[in-house]
Amino acid sequence: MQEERRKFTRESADERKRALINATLELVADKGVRGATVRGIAERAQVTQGLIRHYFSSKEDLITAAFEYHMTQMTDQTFAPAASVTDSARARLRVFVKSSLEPPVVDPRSIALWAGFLNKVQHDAQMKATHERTYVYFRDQLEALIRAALEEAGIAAAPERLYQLATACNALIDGLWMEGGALPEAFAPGELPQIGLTSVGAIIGLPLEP
Amino acid sequence: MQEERRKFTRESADERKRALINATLELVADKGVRGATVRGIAERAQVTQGLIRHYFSSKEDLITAAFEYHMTQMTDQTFAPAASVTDSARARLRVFVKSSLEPPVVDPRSIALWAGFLNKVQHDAQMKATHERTYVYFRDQLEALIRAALEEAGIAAAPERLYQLATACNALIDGLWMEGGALPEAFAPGELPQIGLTSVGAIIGLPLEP
DNA sequence: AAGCTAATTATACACTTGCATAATTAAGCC
DNA sequence: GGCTTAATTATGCAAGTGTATAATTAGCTT
Repeated sequence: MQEERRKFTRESADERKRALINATLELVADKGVRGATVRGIAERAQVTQGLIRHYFSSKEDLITAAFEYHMTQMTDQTFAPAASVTDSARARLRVFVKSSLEPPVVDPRSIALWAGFLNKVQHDAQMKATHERTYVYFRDQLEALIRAALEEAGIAAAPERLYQLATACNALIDGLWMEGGALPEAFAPGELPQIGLTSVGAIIGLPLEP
Repeated sequence: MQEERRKFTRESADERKRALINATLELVADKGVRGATVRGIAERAQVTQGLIRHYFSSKEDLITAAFEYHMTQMTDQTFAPAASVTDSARARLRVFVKSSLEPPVVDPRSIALWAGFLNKVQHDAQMKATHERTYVYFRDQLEALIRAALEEAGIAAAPERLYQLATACNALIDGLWMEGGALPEAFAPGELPQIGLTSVGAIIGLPLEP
């Protein structure tokens, strides 16, 4: 009987918040925001529900924090691969398109999270702002990459045309991302990046394929 | 006191079902499937909640019916405009792309519904089947239009290439649809169809703009 | 006009939800 | 080693959830 088990162990605030946020994201992906109950989240994070209120002032607060975390993570995953490429502007654009259309960016969970959060995004001002900021950032990065690649190839493009090219390529990538995530079995591995590279190349008038 | 008001009026089964389904779609778009409660739906349809059980065996059943109805309606809205065009294959493709990127297809409500239903689609086999069928149908129609337009222009394309072109154009349209619905104020009226036509033309190598 | 039947409402129930508040207890400090 | 305090659990509550069942009643038939 000297086996006196601790009833719980204390963790740092960051550790606990991270665990709660991860549990929240899993549940939002699986059941949506309303299906992610405080009891369910607590269970997945291996704590009791009362603890959530200790770290977050409300469920709303936790959801918002989880959303911000997720968006940051998505952005990082998308931009990290291209940032390390220094060969040429064309190569950088190539890597950017490719990594946007591969796991872990393309993933059923990502789509589920996007869909799960959309309601809140449309109603909550702060989340709406975060969402728009992320979209604009992505689009602008893509525009910069396209501009550099075209300049490098000696192709001139007016700002308005550049804007349209970036919007179109952004939509193409988003569409492939969505379809790859929503219908995973419909595409062979490597198919999405290949179609993406060919099509972005066609849109901007500069072949990207190796 | 001779003003004896009826406490309720009887309606045909079809009328009531339609009202309940419309109320369901409104609520799903606004709050998601879990936010669309039977009480909320009944209120919007101007009936008491018990009536839902009289026409649908469960909430699940009502949700499924609403989803089927919505998908059919979306498909009809998308394909009706192009069906009446007989000028040329190119004109038909042009109208198809254009009408896919205008209201009422492009609409915040459409996106909200798509997002609201996605969870169920990923978990419910029947809804998953409906979703995939709609996607494949859309893609195949687009592929047929592209093939006809290319043939008409005397451009040969292997089946595999045709498949890739259709997948890419489909993704582009879906991406623009998504962005137009999720960020309505980010695009001027007519901007999405214009970008769509230019880009589809670039992808398939056959200009579509008037 | 009376009766019948299905459409509709009314009521109830067990369960879940987010949140608040009180009761424990782990772990650093002297 | 005892004290202290914040982290954590335990308990409770009012409101909302889907569903089942009983009670009404509109509108048709004769």
